[in-house]
Amino acid sequence: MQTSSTRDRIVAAASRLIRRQGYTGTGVKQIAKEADATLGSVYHFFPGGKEALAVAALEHGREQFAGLLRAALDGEDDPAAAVDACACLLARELRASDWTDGCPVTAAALETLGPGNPIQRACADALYSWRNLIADKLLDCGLPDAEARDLAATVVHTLEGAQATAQVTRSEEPLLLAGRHLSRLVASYT
Amino acid sequence: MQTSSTRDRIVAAASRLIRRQGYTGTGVKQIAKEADATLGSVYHFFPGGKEALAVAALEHGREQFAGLLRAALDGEDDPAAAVDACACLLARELRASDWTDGCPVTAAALETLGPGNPIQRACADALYSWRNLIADKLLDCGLPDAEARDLAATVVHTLEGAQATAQVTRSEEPLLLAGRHLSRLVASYT
DNA sequence: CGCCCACTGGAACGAACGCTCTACCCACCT
DNA sequence: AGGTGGGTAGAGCGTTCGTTCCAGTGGGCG
Repeated sequence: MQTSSTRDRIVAAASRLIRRQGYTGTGVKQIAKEADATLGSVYHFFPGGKEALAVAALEHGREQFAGLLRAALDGEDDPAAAVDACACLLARELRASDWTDGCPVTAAALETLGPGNPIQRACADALYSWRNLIADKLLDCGLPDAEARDLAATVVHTLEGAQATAQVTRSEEPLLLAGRHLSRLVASYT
Repeated sequence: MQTSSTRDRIVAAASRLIRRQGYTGTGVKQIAKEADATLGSVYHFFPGGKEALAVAALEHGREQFAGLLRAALDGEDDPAAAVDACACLLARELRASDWTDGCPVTAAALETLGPGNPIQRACADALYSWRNLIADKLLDCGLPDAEARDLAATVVHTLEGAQATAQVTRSEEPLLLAGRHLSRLVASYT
């Protein structure tokens, strides 16, 4: 039955649960059960305990989300259209998951604040890499260097916030609006 | 010593702690200690338990945050400047609290998803009331009705996302950028 | 005065938490 | 055949969780 390694299943399950319930809201035993693994396996692969597992799970989420963004960006040539495509894709995915699978790091980020926290650092890494993904696309489309990086940051922030609101209100509207407005904003710089 | 009622102190403490640590990350005993109250008092005022207390705390946070937005909006006549003022004020408050006091509902919202959840509903109420606050200001400034409401939604989402990123990266930059871009977006509709 | 009742204080409950520990299985070595 | 070690399995540690319960306490009213 199991096609992937135990370690991979544990990380994937942790990522899925943390995204939906946050860090403190997710128990190690629950992760083990969801991954069809046992507690012994979890602590064998992650001697660092829950925190180390969470960091690995957040890195997993970062790459998964980056893949989604890349897919949306690659389909468009115009920068404004590319940004809108991201919003539309996120809206579709969110609805498909019954509004449960939002940003894989936000929930964990806000409840583990504090300087030097490894979990917070993993979340910051993820946000930074997504911003670079958008920035590279804008640069490829010919936007000025200085503005592309700033714009990319705001694009990520807006998608983040709109996605959270979409989850809470169980509606695609926030993300679709964000796409429209962001694409207008980007177009105003071309 | 105590200048306010026990109930008020409990709600304020709950709001403060939930904002920083999320819902599951905050214990009832911790709330009682922070409020200089006892467990008996907490369950006396909130027979509904932790969940009912959280709903009251989120409503408290909603009003507090609304006051902040009103203060920023009232100081400006131009809609674009008003939106930027919100971002700047949030950045200042966030830095003053050492990046701990962000949005009072986001952290709780994302870890309590699920249809019919009272906590999620309280969060949705808060987002909706903030959106209306912004929308009223934009309408007062003469923006067309249809666009004002949509714009207000995106303003709230972007501030929300930028604030979260600012907390995680411990930097004002995300909020200041958001202010600049939002104000440009609003100006493009006048 | 005696009664009442909103409120306080904290002990105690079962459940769940993160984590440790030992026993065990089995594919692979010499 | 006998050993080796990565991986599995789960009982159980001490702690904390949300909640319940009850014995006070003190100001207002008859």
